[in-house]
Amino acid sequence: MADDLFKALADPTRRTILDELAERSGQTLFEICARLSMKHQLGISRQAVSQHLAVLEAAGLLETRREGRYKFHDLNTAPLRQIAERWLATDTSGPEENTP
Amino acid sequence: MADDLFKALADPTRRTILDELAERSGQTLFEICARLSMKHQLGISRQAVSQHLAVLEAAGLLETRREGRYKFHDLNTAPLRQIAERWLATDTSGPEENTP
DNA sequence: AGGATAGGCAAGTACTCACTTGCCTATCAA
DNA sequence: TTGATAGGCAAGTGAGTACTTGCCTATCCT
Repeated sequence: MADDLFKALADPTRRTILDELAERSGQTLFEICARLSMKHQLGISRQAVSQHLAVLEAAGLLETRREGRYKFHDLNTAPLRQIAERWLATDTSGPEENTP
Repeated sequence: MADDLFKALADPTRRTILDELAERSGQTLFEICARLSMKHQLGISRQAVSQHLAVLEAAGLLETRREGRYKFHDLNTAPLRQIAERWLATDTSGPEENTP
């Protein structure tokens, strides 16, 4: 669950893809490939990007919609909100306190 | 830079360590080992935990202070705040927009 | 001093994962 | 229908990494 989210964010290429989708949501695979190559000098194959997109979608950071032969990728930032909260306000429960 | 942070968070054991330190900051290596073994049934060696702590410290999520033969580990949640912000409010700068 | 406790260093192993290569399917334009 | 475009599936490779094992140093207690 959360494991997919953190592992998706662990790769720098995937974070760059999120950057691009944050700037312009709803891009196709080929558009993303072009941007990674142009703006970020990432010499990466189309298949690699496709696999990254699959990981991001499995993490819930991405939603896709198909139209004809195009598949558009939309950013979903909802899963990101719970990340920091996990350790920031952690006075949720006070279990045993054993002083050694 | 941010790479260390995300890679540190990618491992479930390290996230559990952060959970334990959020609940009780300033634990020693052996205390953390005991907690992982007791509360989380993690059959993990002391060296493995030590290496995890080194990764967390390199990511800035941990600060350590030595007192005699004890080394205490304190949680630092500061690096976590910038994570979500990267993609949530990303109207920071509007670069070129090329419609394909 | 001697033993016990707390931690560190370094090499080896096994497994994950990012990426490539090759081929296949589906939609659209001529 | 033919060719071009957009995307998918699957196996193979190489590098990174989580974990172990073995040994070593430093501090405390009696």
